[in-house]
Amino acid sequence: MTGPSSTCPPATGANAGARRPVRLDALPLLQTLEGTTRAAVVKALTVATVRKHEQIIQEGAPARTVTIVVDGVVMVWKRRSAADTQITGFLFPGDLLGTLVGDRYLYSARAVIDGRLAQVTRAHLAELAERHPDLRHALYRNVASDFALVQDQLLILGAMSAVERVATALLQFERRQQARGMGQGVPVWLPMRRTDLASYLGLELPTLSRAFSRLRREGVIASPSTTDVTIRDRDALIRVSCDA
Amino acid sequence: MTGPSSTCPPATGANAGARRPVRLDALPLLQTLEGTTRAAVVKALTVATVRKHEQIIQEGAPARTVTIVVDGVVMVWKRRSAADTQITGFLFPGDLLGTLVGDRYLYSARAVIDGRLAQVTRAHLAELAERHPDLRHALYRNVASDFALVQDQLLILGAMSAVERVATALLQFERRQQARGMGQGVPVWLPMRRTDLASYLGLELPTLSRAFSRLRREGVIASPSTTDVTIRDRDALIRVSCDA
DNA sequence: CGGGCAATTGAGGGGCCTCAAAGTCTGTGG
DNA sequence: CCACAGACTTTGAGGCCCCTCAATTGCCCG
Repeated sequence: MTGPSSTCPPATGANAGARRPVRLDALPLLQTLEGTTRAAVVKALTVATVRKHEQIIQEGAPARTVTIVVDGVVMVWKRRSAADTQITGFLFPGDLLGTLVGDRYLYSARAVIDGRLAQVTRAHLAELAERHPDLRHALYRNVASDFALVQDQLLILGAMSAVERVATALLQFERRQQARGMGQGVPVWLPMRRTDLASYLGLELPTLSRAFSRLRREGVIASPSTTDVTIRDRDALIRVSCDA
Repeated sequence: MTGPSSTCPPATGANAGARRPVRLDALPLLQTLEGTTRAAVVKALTVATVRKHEQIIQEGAPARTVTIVVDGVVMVWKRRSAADTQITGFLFPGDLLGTLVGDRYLYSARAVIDGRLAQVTRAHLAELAERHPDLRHALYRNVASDFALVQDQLLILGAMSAVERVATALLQFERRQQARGMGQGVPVWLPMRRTDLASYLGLELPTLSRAFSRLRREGVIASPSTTDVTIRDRDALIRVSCDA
């Protein structure tokens, strides 16, 4: 048990997450920093609240700020053509949005649920990174781990069947959830709409729904609600996610 | 074509490209560096020759060196399961292989054709980056551009049809080719095997072949040889690559 | 309690994969 | 220089999975 009021399932209230006081120095990105560095970064950060579905950044706009998700969930997407987009990722508390290089954002982002963001201008962060080696190492590590995540997504989109994609995604979300300090028995939290999850997995919504139904029918998972999935048989889920 | 083998010392590999003298200071990565920085990096680099199909790095092995492709082409892949892999990228002269963080390689790599690599130990490069701000900026930019490339790949694998994937890939390879200084009329060079290109695009080999045939039949492209593709109607190719 | 949105389920069609064979290219040895 | 072997690519036929369109159900909120 990590405690009664954890960071994850805040009862879908209107501004549930925004009630707790902000603890910026607890952000994972800042954990490896020295005290003085961390203090300087925390001082530079500005907290903003975002409402469900509110757009945060726009693909192609000048990239001026770097954002850290404090509360809530953010989804990221790219344009493919005029009226066709691809969800490329979901960000959870502690994840970074934006980069230090490139003059324009390469993707759009919006809040999946109400939440809070910690923001800093890119110029300011770059200046801090210049002065604090530990900060730039942390930022570099972050980029590298994002890179690894996207590469894993290639494995999903490249040649997996629908159920394999869903199984793999469930395990991925569970792992990231546990990395944020959630216990093993906690259901996997999927606050995004099925449509967006489908796009993320390169599937159509009915196909995604059928894959969920099948896993449920076979007793591998259970769904207490639309946004929560309990893993009943992790071995089976792993087996399903691997045999192509 | 037996060109006069110029004054080139070892010529270990039996490759045409390996005969030209190495010009490390002409590498794109080093172009933005100051003179002293560039000299230090060049001094740290060791040139190695690789033969066609020779493996360069192994997924999961300790990551000790960073590699720059000087001549030739390198392909990168990840394991999905026991006997199933996904090609995640192709590297051309000037591209970087490996990263400064993480203790193990996240992917495997092998040479598509004979070529030459410039290598440096990660520790050495990190030390140089620590001393030279312009170098670490260049490295950071490189990681970011790799990241952008992988994200674009998500658009291809996410929800494109076979011909759309092929058209998009052709335009991508042409763009990267031009970024390396090739003229606009030069055919797109595809030295990799069709099987690997198919995996890269998330297709099976027969499907890829059919897509090529269709574009050829419609006069959009032409194939002087298996490894060369001439774009006869770029507007049509762009049109095909976009309308999902 | 009713309206509207989201998720699930059903039926049908098309695109890609699978298995298989013919065609083409490359490198090698006579 | 040519013939041959091997690998790679192209093309063909059939089946399965996913997409598309559509209707139903479930859920949230007014």
